Amino acid sequence: MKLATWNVNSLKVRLQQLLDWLASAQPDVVCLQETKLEDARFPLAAIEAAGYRAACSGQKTYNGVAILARDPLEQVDFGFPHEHKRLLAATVSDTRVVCVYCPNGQAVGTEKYAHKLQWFGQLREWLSGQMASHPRLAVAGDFNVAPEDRDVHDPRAWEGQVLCSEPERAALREIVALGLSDSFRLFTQPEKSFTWWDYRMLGFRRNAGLRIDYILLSAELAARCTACAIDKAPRRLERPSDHAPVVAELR
DNA sequence: ATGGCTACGATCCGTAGA
Repeated sequence: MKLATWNVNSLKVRLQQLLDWLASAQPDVVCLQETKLEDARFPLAAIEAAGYRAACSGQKTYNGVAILARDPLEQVDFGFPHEHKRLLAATVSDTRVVCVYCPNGQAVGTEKYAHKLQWFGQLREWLSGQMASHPRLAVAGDFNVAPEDRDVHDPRAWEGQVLCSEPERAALREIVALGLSDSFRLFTQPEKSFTWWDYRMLGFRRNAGLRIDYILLSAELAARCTACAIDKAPRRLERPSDHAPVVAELR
């Protein structure tokens, strides 16, 4: 199974890029974030025409998540109650797939930052339940945390800043401590591997990025993971998302 | 120089993202 995650930053704007990418990358399951579409406006027909089924949980303007899969999506769950559409889970051919779009947190010390940390606590609690009932669990998405300094283009400049601060990293570690592995780090990777680059300041051209999108795997799935990579090709397109897809292969 | 894009829904600027 080829499992991917991609923050598309508006599915309306990026639909054609997504369809092109599905055709070229041939993933079996794709978790999408920042669809920014109400469910009634989700482009289901185009996605089905591409050979995928879908479950979605969206809202106007902000947030929004979806899971696409070639096989049927069963036991669809929307996670813990929250005003933002940030969580979606489904079982696809015996694998439990959780799609997450974690809060950004704006800046250290703000209300949104406090809410982000609280949200990670809720996510941990909810995921521990998922772990208990689904030994084959994958949590894929935009976590909005760079786990370590090697996931940051300029750790000095970002030290203590939102997305890199120690409380955020600790909250992420608590989730990983449930028994999950960062699939990207199961393999030797190029230095300065990132999944997000600022639209400003020629971020992508300078590779001034962060690795904030990843796929966490339970022990059973980690043992079956044969590869994980960032696909930078869509970030090179005209009018790209600011995030690149991450793809994990599971045997 | 703390900005510099982009998307969105509202107007021709504010909010949000990361």
